[in-house]
Amino acid sequence: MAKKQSKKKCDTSSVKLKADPMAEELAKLAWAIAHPARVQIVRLLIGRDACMCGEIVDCLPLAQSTVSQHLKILKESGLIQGEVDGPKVCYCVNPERLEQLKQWVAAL
Amino acid sequence: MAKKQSKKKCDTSSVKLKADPMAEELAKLAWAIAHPARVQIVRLLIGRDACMCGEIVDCLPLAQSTVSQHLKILKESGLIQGEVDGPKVCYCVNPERLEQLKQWVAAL
DNA sequence: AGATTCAATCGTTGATCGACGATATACGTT
DNA sequence: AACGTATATCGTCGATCAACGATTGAATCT
Repeated sequence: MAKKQSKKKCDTSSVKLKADPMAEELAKLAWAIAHPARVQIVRLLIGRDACMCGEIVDCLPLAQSTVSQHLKILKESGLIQGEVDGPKVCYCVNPERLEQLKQWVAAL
Repeated sequence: MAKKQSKKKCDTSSVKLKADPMAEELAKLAWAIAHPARVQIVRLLIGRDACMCGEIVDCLPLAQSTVSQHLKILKESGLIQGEVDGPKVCYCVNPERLEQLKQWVAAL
């Protein structure tokens, strides 16, 4: 016997990996760049240091609303941040967060 | 004028970022670890060097079929590989592919 | 051969993504 | 105040994810 235990839940005992905050954070950051368009946006911002939303839209073969959605996802991950500049919004990478991603991946 | 051009497609000219193979590859790898369970699996395999599927299931609070799905995704990304060993399957990380991920992220 | 064990696959369900057009909002400019 | 430009948000649609239980497939052990 000994192995009945239908998986009711994670019992957190012994070996079982439970909710690992680091795993969740890394997954979140990885998720942010888990789409080609978002990778390109991030690289674009890194290369330019800062960029208007409109320029990003012009650089991608996607509708403005779609790009806006990707920017939102990137913002939620903390990888980029945007500050309002009059009627426009200027986006730039968040260096600390990017560094965090790099370190976590490197530490794999 | 100059800005009519309803987004028909990516015209690839001038600035436009077109299908960037590197972006797609990185997105694919990032996608593989864009879920906490998969991050944990990868770390588990790195730590252990090799691991039976059953052990992985025991380490996660997920059903066997769910874990199997995650393993499939990881396998498809190339991050891990599994070889059949009798009735069991032994999984391990693919060092080259992991290195590739690390380098691409580091190169961001 | 039959039974058991381990893992993959199937089929389902609810949730989320990715894309778009259309609409709304915010800010300058005239 | 009215207009135009620049972003964000809404609503929709099809596709995919994540999870599960149930079933199948393969290989070992009686």
